[in-house]
Amino acid sequence: MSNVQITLPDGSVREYPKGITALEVARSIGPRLAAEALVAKLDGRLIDLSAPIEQSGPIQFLTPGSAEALEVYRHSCAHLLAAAVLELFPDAHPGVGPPTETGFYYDFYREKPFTEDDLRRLEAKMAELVKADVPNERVYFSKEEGLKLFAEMGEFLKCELIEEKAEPVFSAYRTGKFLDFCRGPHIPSMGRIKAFKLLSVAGAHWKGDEHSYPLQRIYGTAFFTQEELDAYLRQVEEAKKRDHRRLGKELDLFSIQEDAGAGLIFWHPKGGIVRKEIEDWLREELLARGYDLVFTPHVMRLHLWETSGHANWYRENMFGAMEVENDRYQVKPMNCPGHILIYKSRVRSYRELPMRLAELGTVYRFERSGVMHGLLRVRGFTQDDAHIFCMPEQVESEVQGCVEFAFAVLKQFGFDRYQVELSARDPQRPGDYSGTAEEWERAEGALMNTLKGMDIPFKYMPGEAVFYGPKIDLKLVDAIGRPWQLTTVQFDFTLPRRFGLEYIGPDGHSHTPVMVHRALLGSIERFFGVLIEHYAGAFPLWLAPVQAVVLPVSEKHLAYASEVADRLSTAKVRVQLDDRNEKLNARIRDAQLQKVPFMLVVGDREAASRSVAVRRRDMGDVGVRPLVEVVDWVRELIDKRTATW
RNA sequence: GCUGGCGUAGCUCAGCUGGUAGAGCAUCUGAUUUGUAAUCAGAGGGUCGGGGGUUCGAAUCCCUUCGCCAGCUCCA
Repeated sequence: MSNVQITLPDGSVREYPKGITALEVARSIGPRLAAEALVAKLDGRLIDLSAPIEQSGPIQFLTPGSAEALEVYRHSCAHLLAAAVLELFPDAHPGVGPPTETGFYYDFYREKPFTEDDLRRLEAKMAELVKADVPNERVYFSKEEGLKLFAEMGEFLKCELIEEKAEPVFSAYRTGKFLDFCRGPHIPSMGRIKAFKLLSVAGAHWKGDEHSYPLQRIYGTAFFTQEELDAYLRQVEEAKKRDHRRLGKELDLFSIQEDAGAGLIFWHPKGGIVRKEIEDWLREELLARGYDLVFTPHVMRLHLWETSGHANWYRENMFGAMEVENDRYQVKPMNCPGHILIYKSRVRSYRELPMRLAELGTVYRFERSGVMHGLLRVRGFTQDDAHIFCMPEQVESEVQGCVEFAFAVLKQFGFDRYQVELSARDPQRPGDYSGTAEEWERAEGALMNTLKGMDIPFKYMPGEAVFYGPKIDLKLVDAIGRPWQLTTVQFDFTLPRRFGLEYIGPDGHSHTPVMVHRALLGSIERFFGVLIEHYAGAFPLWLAPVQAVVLPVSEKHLAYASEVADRLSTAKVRVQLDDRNEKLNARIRDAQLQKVPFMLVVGDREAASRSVAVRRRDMGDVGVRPLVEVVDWVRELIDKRTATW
């Protein structure tokens, strides 16, 4: 019998008889490792602990704490769920059940919907299976044999999968009554699962195809310890508290009204102020970075959208055209044609390029009912849009300028983490794109060079490009770690040609310019929603709708309090005087709940010394300071526009 | 659009198997004159999302429509 040479993580090499299982190798290293290991990694490939080792290579044992082990663990937990479902609901047919970033799910076909109550029963059944330490047993079938078996069990979804994906001999895992067509690996037995919870049930479609079987998806999560699970559940709670829809109501920032229609935003005075501050900052930056500000109509003749191609490519997302004097007009879903018309309004020289036309352009897009979500997915929104018309040789530096601008946005609003994606065309489906292969290659190359030149790590996403050109997307990561896609920089060689754009080059001949579409905040609405959640409603001073509230201790101090408020107001501080007939405590509480940065308390002592007692929303009482000093101090802080306070 | 859940006062919610609505907060009025996270009392406020139906009778049952929530799909 031949041997295999196994390299341990410490670099030492041991020899074992061929066919030894990973678990036995672990045992030979130490009983504790064998007890803790969940799965093994041989030569970079994850394998079951029970898997026989047939060839030499480096081995590693993954124990609780490892991210890869957690994925396997959750995948096994999905199987545990399926096993419990088959015990309690024999009429359910399993679909697929993978781990996800935060847990796992399993899809089932079943006539009757699962209820909250069913989830609790399933959890109890799962706990039972964990307690019984039910093993996960790997078995092999030939394709025909397996198909026959799953067909006999009535698992028509599994049969479809096997039909499509199975190798001639495929693996399956058995957990109690549940048998799954599955590549694995899995943890050895369910007794290893320490903490899990079923979270929700929601609809899904078989293979993501909305015309296919409707399935019910049970979501759950699992962690190595109860503490980690509890921490996760707390984090979910925290995210709920930050929900911009809830905070938008509580802080009176915006509303969405059934009377007006879904996906349409009403900015209330307090939200309006935040928006104004954001826009002011943005316009200053745009001008400083060589953009020109333009305004274009909201409704334009439909034929423009035919020229641009939107009427064809984008029809499903456009509001219906309206009939006007024997012509048809279209509410704009995009700003590009408007900016193009400005470019086209006269002959352009290469000396004018790059021409950067920026507009806070409000667009309307028809989103399918059911996809709207607060401020984050709406039917009417304002893009901080710009179109850069330039010569081909200017593209890289323009794209770089956009990316640098995007980083300035991140910094200004206190986001310190981000992810970058480069979306390219899908080489399998050349027909989905407009433009020639050479143009695409050149454009993708330009974007990639720019990112590489700037030393920015990015993810390459083939098949994610839009029809008219490749793009760079920048996702920012908020205060509690969630990514949001806002910034997009898109290359376009289609529209300039469709609209016949030209510029006169140094050679005296006309050439076609290149166009770059870019939005940094994406849409003001979505950005506002992200910002609300990022700051949990506690906007930094420069953005805060109310920056200071003056609180007279009693009616006696009203005169001095209004003087304090006037002084601040004159210094253009957004200040409110809370002279309601309430206890000081109650008014402090209200200001605190409204997340007002400064609470200025004035009573006898302050009136006598012309000072104010300063309370900060984040630090509480910070002591008494002279009024004049406080006015200057607050004003200065506002002007700094710092991202965190 | 699809699957499931939901829609009761400005807000958050209660209202068992059908018998024409209730709490807390908010609002208003009065008392209280307040020193760093909720003073007390009284009052007003709802055609129970809209429309249709079943019934002697509907917030409650059925149909339909609009909207919201979770997810799917989609997201230029």
